[in-house]
Amino acid sequence: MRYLDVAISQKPLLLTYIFKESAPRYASHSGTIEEGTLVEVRVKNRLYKGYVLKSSSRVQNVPREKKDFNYKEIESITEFFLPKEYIDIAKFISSYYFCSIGEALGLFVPFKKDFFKESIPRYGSKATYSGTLNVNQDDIKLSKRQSEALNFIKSHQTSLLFGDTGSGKTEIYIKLIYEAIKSGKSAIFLMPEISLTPQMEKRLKKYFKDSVAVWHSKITKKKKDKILDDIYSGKVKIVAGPRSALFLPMRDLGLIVVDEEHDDSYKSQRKPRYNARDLAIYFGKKLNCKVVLGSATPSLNSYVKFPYFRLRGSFYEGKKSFIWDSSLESLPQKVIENIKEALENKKQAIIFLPTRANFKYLICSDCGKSVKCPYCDVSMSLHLNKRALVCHYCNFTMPIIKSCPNCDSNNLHSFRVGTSQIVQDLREIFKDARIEKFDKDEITTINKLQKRLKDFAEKKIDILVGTQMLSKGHDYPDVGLSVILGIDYILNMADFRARERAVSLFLQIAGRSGRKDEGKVVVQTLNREFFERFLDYEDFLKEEINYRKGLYPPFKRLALIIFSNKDKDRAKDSMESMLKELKRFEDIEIVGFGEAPIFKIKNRFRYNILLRSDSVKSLHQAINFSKTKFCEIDIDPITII
DNA sequence: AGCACGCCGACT
DNA sequence: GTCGGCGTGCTC
Repeated sequence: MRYLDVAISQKPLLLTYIFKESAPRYASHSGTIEEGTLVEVRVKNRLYKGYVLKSSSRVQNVPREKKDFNYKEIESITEFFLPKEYIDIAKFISSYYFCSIGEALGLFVPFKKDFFKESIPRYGSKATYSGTLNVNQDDIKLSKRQSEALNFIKSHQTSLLFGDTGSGKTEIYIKLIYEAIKSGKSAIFLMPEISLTPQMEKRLKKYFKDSVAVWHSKITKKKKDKILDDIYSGKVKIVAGPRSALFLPMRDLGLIVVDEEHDDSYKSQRKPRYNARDLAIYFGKKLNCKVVLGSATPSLNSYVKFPYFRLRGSFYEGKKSFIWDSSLESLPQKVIENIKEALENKKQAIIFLPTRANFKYLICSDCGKSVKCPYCDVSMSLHLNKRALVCHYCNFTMPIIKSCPNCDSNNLHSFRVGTSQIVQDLREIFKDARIEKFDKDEITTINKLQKRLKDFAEKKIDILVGTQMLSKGHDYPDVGLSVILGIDYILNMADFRARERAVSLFLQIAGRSGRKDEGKVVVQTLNREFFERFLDYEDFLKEEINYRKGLYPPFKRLALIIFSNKDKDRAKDSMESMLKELKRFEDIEIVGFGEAPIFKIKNRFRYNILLRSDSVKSLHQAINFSKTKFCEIDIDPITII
């Protein structure tokens, strides 16, 4: 009889079960259960899946008084498992990001045992892929500079491909994947969002046919099972997708590509709050595979930490003219003039602004208060097409009110224009132009996204107005004008990465225009000198190093402790008691504490503590000894909300 | 995490 | 008197 420590997948439970080798129900089994095996167990009479972490003839780590505990038997043994290296990665995730081992293991899709082998094949054993690879290496043509980049990447375990928009990063990725596959290995291609998968899928399929599969949370169960079958059989050797694709059971992983590595979407904002880009780097070390981070505007973090290769822009880059506008109008005259010119020249335009809806605020001119969500500490956004006020944090919706809820005056005015309003205003001005919206409200499915991008590519749309979604690496073949509005809101956010986010966004959107011939960029900002200095992103990175040194990542490590509770005092008390404990640790610094920037979300009151240290180990130690109730820990936070 | 048990406030 | 709020503890 064996005692098995089983971590329940996706649950904070680690329980002990027994396994009787001789029991008839396991007759088909070899008689032992190896660590890493996925088993089914009963918890309170319900079936759960869990991984065997330890198998022993004696009970482990159980207090004396529990010695006679009536352990349950394992329900069944599955044909799935996680290799030891992956169990170790899960243990790392659980300790690094403060989640249970079960929650960390639950991120992974298990491997399947080989029917023809008796024992679990060790990770790293020679691959037995059967499918043929339908690709001709001659199809992948690289320029001299691209070849140099390729060789640079090949000579480093982890490296950064700092490649401007249109510099041909994707061809390099394809070449790297090709070489990994040729040597019998598999590859993972990460991108920040589901919305980017269709375009990349098309490009990858052109070379790798059905050896490549796209994986994300919106794929149907049936399709997922098919893809997994193909991964298990070795037919699929390349998977592409957002964060979750990192956790697929790829045998003999040879390469991880992290495209658009600067993107905030790589950081999960739910428990476990991992960063898929950082984990990819960790995977690379533990699984001994190559990792390539790619971006036109790399994170300062990666720029400082990894050897990088700079791939300059294509031939047409540089033929860009910038027009600066310091007006505070929602639709500056210079913008209208340039759109007019673009339309006359049959050129397409994209217009970025960081705000959805018609207006972000409804403010009373008499008492000065804005109309707030009853459940959150934020203003209600005005959505005219929905005829409603909507909270962008909890989705609470109410009719548009005519009088101030605070002082009953009828003097309500809207402020801070959003995408819907810009679309409406432009349609008034340019009656014949085809103007569409490109934001979270409009683009709710991948189909709608593909349709809109297709229409834009086929020139059925003249002007596309959108939020951050516009900047995310979609291919717009023939844009002659990029308009950037409201970028100062992003630059002025109280966050150590506000500058990085603003400059990167600015260059990403500016980079969308003029890919075929000369392009114009109109920027509304009161910080012209700031943005103008950083037309080459590397100039920004070099300067930002000085600003962050001794204060912020990557030179210091941060941990954000978020306390949240319906009861204001409970959240506050919990924060205060943890604060008291934390003060005992000399190798960490309490940067700040108190009410969170958004004090109430979904009727829960929020308090924060921000910690800083030279080493992440010190942060871990201090938190482990100080942790109190109602708190969630965010290691390496990317935004301090 | 979920779920049960148990202890204090407002009401059919 | 109960109903239900959520605080605590247990799951093997």
